[in-house]
Amino acid sequence: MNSRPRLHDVAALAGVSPATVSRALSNPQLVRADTREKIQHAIERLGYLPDGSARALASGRARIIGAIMPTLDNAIFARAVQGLQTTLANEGYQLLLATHEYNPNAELELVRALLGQAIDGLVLVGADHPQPVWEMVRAHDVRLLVTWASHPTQPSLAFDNYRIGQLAAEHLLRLGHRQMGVISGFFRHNDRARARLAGFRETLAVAGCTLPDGNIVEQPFGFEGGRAGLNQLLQLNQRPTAVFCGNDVLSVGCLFEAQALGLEVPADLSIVGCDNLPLTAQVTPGVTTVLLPTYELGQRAASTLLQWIRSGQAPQSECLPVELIVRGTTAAPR
Amino acid sequence: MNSRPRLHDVAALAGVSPATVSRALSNPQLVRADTREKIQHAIERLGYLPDGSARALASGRARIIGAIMPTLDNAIFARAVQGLQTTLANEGYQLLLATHEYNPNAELELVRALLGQAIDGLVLVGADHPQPVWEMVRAHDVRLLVTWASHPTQPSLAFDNYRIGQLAAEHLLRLGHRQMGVISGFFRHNDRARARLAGFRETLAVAGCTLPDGNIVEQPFGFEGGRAGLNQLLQLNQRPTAVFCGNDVLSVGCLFEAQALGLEVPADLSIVGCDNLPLTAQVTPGVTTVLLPTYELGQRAASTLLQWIRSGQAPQSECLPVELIVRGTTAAPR
DNA sequence: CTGAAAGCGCTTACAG
DNA sequence: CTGAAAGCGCTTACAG
Repeated sequence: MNSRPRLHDVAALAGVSPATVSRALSNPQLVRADTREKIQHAIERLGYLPDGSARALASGRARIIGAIMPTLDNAIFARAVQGLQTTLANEGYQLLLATHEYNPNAELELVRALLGQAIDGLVLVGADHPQPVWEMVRAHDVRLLVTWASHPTQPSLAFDNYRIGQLAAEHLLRLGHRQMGVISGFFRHNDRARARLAGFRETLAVAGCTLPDGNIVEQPFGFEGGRAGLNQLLQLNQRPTAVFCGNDVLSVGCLFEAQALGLEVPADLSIVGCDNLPLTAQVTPGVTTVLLPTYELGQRAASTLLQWIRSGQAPQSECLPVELIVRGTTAAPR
Repeated sequence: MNSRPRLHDVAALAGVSPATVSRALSNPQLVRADTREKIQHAIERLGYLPDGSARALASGRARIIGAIMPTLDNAIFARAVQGLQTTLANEGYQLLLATHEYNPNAELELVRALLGQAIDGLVLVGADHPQPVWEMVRAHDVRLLVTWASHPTQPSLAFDNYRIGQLAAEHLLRLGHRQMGVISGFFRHNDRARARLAGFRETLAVAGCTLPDGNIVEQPFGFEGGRAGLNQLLQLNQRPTAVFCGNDVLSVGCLFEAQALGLEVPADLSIVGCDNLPLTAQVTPGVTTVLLPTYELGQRAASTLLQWIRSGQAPQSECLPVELIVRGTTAAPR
């Protein structure tokens, strides 16, 4: 009905040209203070808000960043999204968000869809993506920031996933464990999970402790996955005395199942998780885990992309520090 | 560097006019099949993807829906976002997402920011928003869908929050409880929390059971809030035998604290929550709660908005059913 | 410091 | 069924 006011309405009311209003909005220092004031008045008077698509089309900047996450069901990604969005909003940018639930085809479709929308940058999780993703990104010359894992050539903001496995292994070796198991999400299409396992396994190997394939179980992320994973490990001839879980939803599920089975934690079983979910500090006993600063990763991703956009210079890749948080499961094996 | 191909490049390669390519993309049935095929070829050959902002500007449709949620820290909102985004993506729409962490000024700024981006519709949680929000929405003639709570005039997709409190009260009364407490998030700027309390309190009143103001405590959402809330309630002269928590993060926190204090649940204390977080089924004993179909709400919100956009007809408001899930805390008071 | 004008890349009546 | 042309609402060299 009442169509919203346009730039030229503001210009008319302020008695200046549209060009000047436009400058007052995007490059205020180019406009005399008193002119700016008249314009500001008119803008408030009319409740003017610039049209995003016109702006984007004319300037080549949409002021939108796209992000494709695996899921929001894990609080860890939700936190990263919040860090990303909050930082972007502070700089006048908005976040176009989608999730693919660990389905690479869905991810590919989403990349295509987001590139169809005008975005100034794209955040992806992991370095493990279908080939067409890389091709489209190159062809459309979009600024792509890989997060969570590092990438040899693409700018990335990573956690050292190998180190995560290493920290878990070192901790459990230090406690005297020699029989261990791993419960992980699916390795396929998940470079983070693979790197964590490698770090865990190779650190054990260096200590002369081998981790047989049978001691590694894959489960869907979720409490039930942790529960089912533990039950699988308990079938082994040599029951593990310690379990490393690929994330904290699995580790807490594993803990719940251990308790349901009447196992004493940590006396019968030590559990190490990853992510430092708030829940790991609430359960009894607490779960030892590796803290990933995901909110910070989101913030850094935002500022890195914004600087890339502004400077035109591709940023350096970085790796954020992770930290072992010891809680509860600190006993030696019986 | 290599600027992406444009509509006219496709047209040239296919040997047709830009107008025809445009039609083949947005209104295929207006274009002859063989022409369409030539165009399709050219599109794939060039890897053409329409420019979102140009499309939006020319057509008046951005194919973007904005959503402003309180937070993603609560899985309940994360679920709703996923339902929303997935359904939108299936229809070629994308989601512009922001969160305000229960800060009404932040929310207002975000509404302004999203209206500045071209969006075809806006999803808000609750009916309780700063006045300028309503004014801007009206002035910019944007399709606003209120969710989670109902609104007298604006199209809304609600849960019956009053009924949630009522279900909790009926359940606890049925078990024989007469001394009850409430742990809620802050009531200010949260119509859902107020309605749940009202439903709880008034249902008790009808049964001749009054809930003194002192038995109602406000806490920040989070496990710690649930813990602190229980400790507050335990200070009362008349200790409550049952607690209704405004959501499941509070209810699980309350359960953890009760157990840490050596209270037997449910013998010493019954707990009813709200949301049906997966965690409530994992803890021992399980937490009785009220299931809100939030993923479904997200899906419905998406399809409702899309239909509104397509038909031009404002949709009917609706209320999604909620359901009591009884778990664990089913004992009568000692 | 400000304005007139061209242009961003599409869509969509209007003709034919 | 297809094309030529105008227009969506901004931004930004280019003049002055």
